[in-house]
Amino acid sequence: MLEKSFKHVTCATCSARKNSLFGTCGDTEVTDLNHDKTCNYYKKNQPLFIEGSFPRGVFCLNQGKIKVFTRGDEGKEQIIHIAKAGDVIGFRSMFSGDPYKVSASTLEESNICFIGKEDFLLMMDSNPILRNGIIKELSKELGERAQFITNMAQKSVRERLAFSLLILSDIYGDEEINLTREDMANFVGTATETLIRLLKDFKEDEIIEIHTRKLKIVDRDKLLHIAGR
Amino acid sequence: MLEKSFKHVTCATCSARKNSLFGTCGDTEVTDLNHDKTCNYYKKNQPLFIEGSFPRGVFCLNQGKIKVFTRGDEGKEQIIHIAKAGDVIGFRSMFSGDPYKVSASTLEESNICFIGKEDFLLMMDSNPILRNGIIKELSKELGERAQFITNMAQKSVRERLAFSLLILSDIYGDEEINLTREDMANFVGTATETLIRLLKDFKEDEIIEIHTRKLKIVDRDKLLHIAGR
DNA sequence: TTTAAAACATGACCATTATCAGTTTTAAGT
DNA sequence: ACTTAAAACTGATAATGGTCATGTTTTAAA
Repeated sequence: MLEKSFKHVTCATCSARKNSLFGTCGDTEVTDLNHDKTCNYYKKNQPLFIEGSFPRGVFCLNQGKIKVFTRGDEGKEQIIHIAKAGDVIGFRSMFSGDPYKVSASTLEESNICFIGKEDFLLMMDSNPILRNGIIKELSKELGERAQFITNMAQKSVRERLAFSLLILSDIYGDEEINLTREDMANFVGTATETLIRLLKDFKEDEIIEIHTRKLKIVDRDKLLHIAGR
Repeated sequence: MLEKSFKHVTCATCSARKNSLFGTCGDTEVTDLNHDKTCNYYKKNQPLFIEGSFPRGVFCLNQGKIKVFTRGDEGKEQIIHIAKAGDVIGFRSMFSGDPYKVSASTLEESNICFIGKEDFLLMMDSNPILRNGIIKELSKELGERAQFITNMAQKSVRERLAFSLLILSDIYGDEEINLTREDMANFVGTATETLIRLLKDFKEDEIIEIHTRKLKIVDRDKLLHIAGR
């Protein structure tokens, strides 16, 4: 359980902010940001926003993990991105003017700050560094998604799983990877059964360790080899 | 063959510009743009830029078609996007600071203008409308790619082909779709042989007509039905 | 603590789709 | 017009990976 004290975060001392888009903000801006934002505790599997609705602001993740996903025609989720502390979520649609093309919900209990659309856009107008940071972030993600598409189109499920595990290990850092098999399958882009079988293979090949729900990578080189080809 | 007169384009009278990112530019800016840009004729299958290199500016497509693609581990292309007249290409990497994550080359003979990095960034700094247009464009593409990923992960090749043909029909407008089987396969994300077999099916079901290399959609509704599910 | 519901796991089966090995057609250049 | 290479096409084969059916374990709630 997260501490109650986490329920209110001060931007000036927020360690997640330092590596975030707001990391470059000056003192006065941080004060403004702190004033504008609201702070909320989310439990596991709570939605932040849903595909098709219109954005009212952006979410800044202080602690926890969020999945960003779309639903295919049969309702199956495809996870596009998993956000961690410091990530800012949901600004894309605010710029395009379209409704959200993706949904987002928490994967674990999380502390998430919210900055209203007007406040955020105002900050962006007046702060070229922030603005450039956002343009850079959009551009970077666009490049990553080109590779994501190519992986989906050309790699086998086994290769994609290896690749996905490496990404997940970056996201989870020191923590063990903690996802349901279904979420992991929806990230890799495969059926849950297939994912389970492949995880078993990886376990037998001593590439990963599984402790009930938690997963640890023990042989990163083998994963690189399988993913890369 | 394109007319020689196409080899030099004047921005003020460029019909492709009107629907492009530069469509909102005022008279003085169009004059500047015209001054800054150079204009080039490209024949079929000429590269504009290659994955891994660093961008020197942006390309504005006056006439023709361009494929934007990445290469998978075995060198097979995955086409991410096909650009048509009016599209501006290659600005993503200029913002992210990374080398190009994608390559681009012409699919047919084309007239393409080029605007140097410095000139382009200067325009962006001084023109908030252009800047917002770019942010909007980046955001829009990011949303589209989320759907692209989901399609790749969840749809069958047959469904993806139907979906791709609808996209291609938007890109080619009145013209007949004119792509090699290999390029089309690399757009759909499948093997060339599989694509050929499916095209044959679609032809037998009177969904498309094939005139040697050119392809025409005759039953858009059926395609929508197959693509959508 | 018990109970119900998720989540996890495994087996059997089969459709889709990739691969390989060829032939035929089309396009491009001399 | 002729030659050659590239592109298009066809068939056979195999395997990857999805689906369905069913059983087990874990988790969460009463």
